[in-house]
Amino acid sequence: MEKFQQQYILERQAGHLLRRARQRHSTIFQENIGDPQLTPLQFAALVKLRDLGKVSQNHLGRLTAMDAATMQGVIQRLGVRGLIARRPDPKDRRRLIISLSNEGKKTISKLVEFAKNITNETLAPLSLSEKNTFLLLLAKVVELDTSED
Amino acid sequence: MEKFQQQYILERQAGHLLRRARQRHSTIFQENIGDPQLTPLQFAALVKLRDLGKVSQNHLGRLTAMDAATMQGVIQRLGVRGLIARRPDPKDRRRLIISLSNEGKKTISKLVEFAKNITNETLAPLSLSEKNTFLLLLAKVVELDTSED
DNA sequence: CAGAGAATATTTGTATACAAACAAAAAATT
DNA sequence: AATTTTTTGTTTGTATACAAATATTCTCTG
Repeated sequence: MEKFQQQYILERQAGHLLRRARQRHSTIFQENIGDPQLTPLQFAALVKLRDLGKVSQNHLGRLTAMDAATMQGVIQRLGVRGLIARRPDPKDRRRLIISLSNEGKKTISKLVEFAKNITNETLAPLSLSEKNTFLLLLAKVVELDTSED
Repeated sequence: MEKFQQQYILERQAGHLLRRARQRHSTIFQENIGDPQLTPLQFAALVKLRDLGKVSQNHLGRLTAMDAATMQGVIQRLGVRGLIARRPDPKDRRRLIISLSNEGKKTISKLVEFAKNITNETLAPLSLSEKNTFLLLLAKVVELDTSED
């Protein structure tokens, strides 16, 4: 009497599927964002800066789910492109306060319009109600991170 | 009479959520796979080699959704660790045939047992039926790639 | 207030990710 | 058969991703 051996199929694993879904999104993002230089992470940082005005670099990293080292690179490249301004915080000399430059403001308000369709395109294989379900479950998968650990 | 301005909320975008979900998976993978050196991509390559025996490097890349340059690096590192063997294909001298070494076979059959729980852990915030729905929709999002373009 | 501990930003090193350019070899076309 | 096209693998360059180590500054505790 043998036990059924549970098989391991790569194509059914969450990690593999999430990776492929992100590849799909990445391609669609690049095709639709309207600025070939701008990456998803750089765009995310600009969006958050638009929403909040001024934020410290590390804090911006937490808001966009980037660790300090990754954030450093993203801010560096956005700075080179002149889309953001960086100034030391007088009240806390460890901190670097990041904000949008005027060009950054113009850029993000223009690109957000292109960005609005990208989620929809990424999920195009799904029906409208499936898209909603999917986004809900996806949010649930990542949202509970704070309550654990 | 103004039109309602559709807002853009980073936390509701598929790309951002997919990225965070993959971070979550990555952490859980690393904690559970039982081999601190082995990455998700390296593991995926080993699984496919276990399933198929011998495959050319590029073909393995297609099966695991890695482009040629990424595959090259992964194979390189698996080779250094002695988990795979590489030999030129006599019938097609462009091709490099990849297969598991004996140690690779031992490694993958041991690690697969640890891997079986990782998808479940990654989706732990979801109920059982939600997990099934989520995996189904996620597969649907990426599966249709072949029919488009 | 002094010392311990925590937070901020930077740097280094390794591993994806992928575009682009390349050389070699095979396949398709004329 | 000769030319063109495609496929395979490598290399280079840029951009995430993140662990780990470091310097500076702030906060907390005794």
